[in-house]
Amino acid sequence: MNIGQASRATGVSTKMIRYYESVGLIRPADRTDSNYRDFGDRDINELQFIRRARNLGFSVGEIGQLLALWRDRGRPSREVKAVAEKHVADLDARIAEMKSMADTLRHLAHCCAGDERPDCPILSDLSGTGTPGRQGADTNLRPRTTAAIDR
Amino acid sequence: MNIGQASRATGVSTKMIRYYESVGLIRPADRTDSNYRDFGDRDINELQFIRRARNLGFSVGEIGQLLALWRDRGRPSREVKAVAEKHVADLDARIAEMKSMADTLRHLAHCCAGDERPDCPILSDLSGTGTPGRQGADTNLRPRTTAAIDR
DNA sequence: CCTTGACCTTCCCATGATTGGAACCTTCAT
DNA sequence: ATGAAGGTTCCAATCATGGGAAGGTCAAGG
Repeated sequence: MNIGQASRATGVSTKMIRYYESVGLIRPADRTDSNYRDFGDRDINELQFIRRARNLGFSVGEIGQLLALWRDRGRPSREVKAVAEKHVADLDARIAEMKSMADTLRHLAHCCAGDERPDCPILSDLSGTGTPGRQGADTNLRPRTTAAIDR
Repeated sequence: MNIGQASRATGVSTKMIRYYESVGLIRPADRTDSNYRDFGDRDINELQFIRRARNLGFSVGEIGQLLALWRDRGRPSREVKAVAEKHVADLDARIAEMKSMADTLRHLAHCCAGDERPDCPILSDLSGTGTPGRQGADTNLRPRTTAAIDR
């Protein structure tokens, strides 16, 4: 199986397959005489594993840990669970941050007439001149870097 | 006010102030004879505006739009509201993606004994061998790039 | 046999927001 | 005058991903 076939079989782009190899997430694929990468069933399984883990938002580093545990037939499930729970906590924290931002903004937008007049509580809030009793945008919440979405 | 004072006054790092200038978000600051940047009240206000907008998760591009509207005393609040509502929709979409990931993973972790035994529904799911009736990790959801949190 | 098109290879570049550091200059207080 | 603190520019790295160039390989068909 060359890289294009492996890509189609796993839903991982050829670019990313090469990248995962370059960062050591998967071991270097075999090569044909003409220097084409040659993937076996085992590689395909690992790429599918990677894709599923990415779909759950795991970083490449975390996937490295998960792959190592997967390959280790004697791993304690405790370790896998720890990785998963830490990631869940990360996700929950980011969700909470973004929810707080969305709620604040929803409130401001709700208070904004949204017509031809220039008065705007959203801009007032951002400029610090708006109704100071409100929650305002002056929290130190910001979203956090994560990954990208499937095409 | 030099850049360090401006940074302390606004909570925007000196690095980011220079960056915002370089990308045209703020206009180039005045310079002293010794080539130090010199910020006035107006610059300070804009930097605070930017920080608040970042805290609400707006991208630099969106902040550019918001700043332009802010400077335009005759803008229709409709336009501001549109920018805000689009951003809320973006946030909500990302929240939904991440919530789906977290819920899936929470379920898997809940089903995982988390002890010394190697059997693990999390790895089973990732490897595609797990109880196929389940929601599984085979959705095409992934988080999306956003910004970072305040220091 | 040779061409064509589809595929592979490596290498470099760009993204977005942010931080870190090097090399060098300025200001201020001792 | 000397040193610390802080300014300046420029370059690099992060993370996961895609785009593209330049060149090698392969299979089908004329």
